[in-house]
Amino acid sequence: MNANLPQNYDAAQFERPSVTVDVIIFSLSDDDLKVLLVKRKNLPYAGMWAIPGGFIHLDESLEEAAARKLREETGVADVYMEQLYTFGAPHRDPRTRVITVAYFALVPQDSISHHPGEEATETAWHSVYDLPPLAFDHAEIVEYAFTRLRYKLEYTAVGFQLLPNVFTLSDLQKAYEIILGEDLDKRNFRRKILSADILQETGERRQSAEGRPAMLYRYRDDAVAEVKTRRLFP
Amino acid sequence: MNANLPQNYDAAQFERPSVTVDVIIFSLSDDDLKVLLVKRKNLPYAGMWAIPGGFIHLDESLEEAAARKLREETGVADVYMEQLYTFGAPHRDPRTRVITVAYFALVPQDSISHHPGEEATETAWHSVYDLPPLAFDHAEIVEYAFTRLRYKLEYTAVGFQLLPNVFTLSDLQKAYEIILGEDLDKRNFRRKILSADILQETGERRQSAEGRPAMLYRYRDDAVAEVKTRRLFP
DNA sequence: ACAAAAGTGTTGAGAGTACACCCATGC
DNA sequence: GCATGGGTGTACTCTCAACACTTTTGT
Repeated sequence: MNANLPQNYDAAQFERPSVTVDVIIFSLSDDDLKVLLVKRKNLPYAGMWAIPGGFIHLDESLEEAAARKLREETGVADVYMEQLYTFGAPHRDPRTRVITVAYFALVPQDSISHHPGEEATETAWHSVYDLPPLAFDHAEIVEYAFTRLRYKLEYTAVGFQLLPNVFTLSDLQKAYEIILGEDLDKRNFRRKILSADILQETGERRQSAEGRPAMLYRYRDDAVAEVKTRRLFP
Repeated sequence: MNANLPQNYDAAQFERPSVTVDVIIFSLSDDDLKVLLVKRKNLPYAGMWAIPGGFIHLDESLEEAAARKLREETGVADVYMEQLYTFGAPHRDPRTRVITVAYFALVPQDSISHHPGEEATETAWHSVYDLPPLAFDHAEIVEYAFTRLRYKLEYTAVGFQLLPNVFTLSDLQKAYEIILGEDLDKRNFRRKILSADILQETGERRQSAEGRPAMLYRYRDDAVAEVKTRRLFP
């Protein structure tokens, strides 16, 4: 890029697009995968739901901007977040050229301190399986994020990021089933997750309302969360 | 993002970063994986090598901007290209805030019409295994692109994109070996690539200087280039 | 006939997949 | 003692990975 900047770059007044970050915030609740949305107050798309986001400050990195947005909306820091994709179709915002760098975050429901309604802007969790119409190209962005999440779930151990610090294997399996949208075999699931060597027993058990108490596990943060892909070439 | 735009958005003069696209252009030649670099004429980093790139026009999409850059540098259109990542550390360009959306492209050597030296700017192919010092954070960007290319190669059939229209299985294996940096077993390679059902025989053979003539293949563009990943969960 | 590259099969090991019953607890 | 969820093992199949020789051509 910069190779072609003219020497008198600062003088040259290029027309610049606006740049925002949008953060797709996933969480699990009520046996469902939810996305945090905010209700727009202003035109365009006033009254419609949208992904939380905002302008990048000139002195912060993209990651910092995304983390700031996440904190503003949920009060949460230090959760799993990764850059998703950058969307920049010329008229995705009808007012002016806006390029948005999308991130997605996985937030354990129990870590959320800052619940919808505490802000001036109305926010709410919506099931990814039943989304309202979204402003701008946000439906496409959420779709993309959901696809990526599913894909990642299949070959990394990122699913823990949606659970509390300690959890049972049934909790974990449930999380995977909700996100992947299919039932998994309990024995195979357990064998595989345990042999992946990414969990450690806490030694505690959790007594639920009924049934046998379940062993509690914790994610080993020194664990390697990736699994080998099936290589096309040997 | 836009949810938080004030109504008087156009009036509000937000400070905007500059946005560029950078294109990491890979090609195979001389049994090596090469990247196209341009020599900077201006400060900063004058005389250093950099990834080709430039500003996004306000009326073109990110993909169009990347494709335009690719065309300007190589004369090539219609090759494999995908968005890589967006780099936006506050001071990656010492002059001002520049956010760059990086793409990478795979260009068959024989399709390049516009060779280095035909332009005002000096361009050259450099081995990814022996890169000169690069301007800005471009070393990091190339590294990231190379990692992604290797990774993609392992679970998709993207390697064809670096070869001419027709090629032999030995050509293809060689390409994989160059990029992955390891030798592959000929029998396993052939079995796997043929059983993936992504090639079709042309019926022609190619006679090289010596040895038995090799069958020529073509990539089936109706093929599904993805291979199942080894799922973490059954 | 020989040099050079193309082409071809088998086997043992490990992972994937499908499948059904006993266990610990609260009520 | 029964309802509820937790926890366990085995057999078959398929894929992976390692390995060496024959075939076709030009000189």
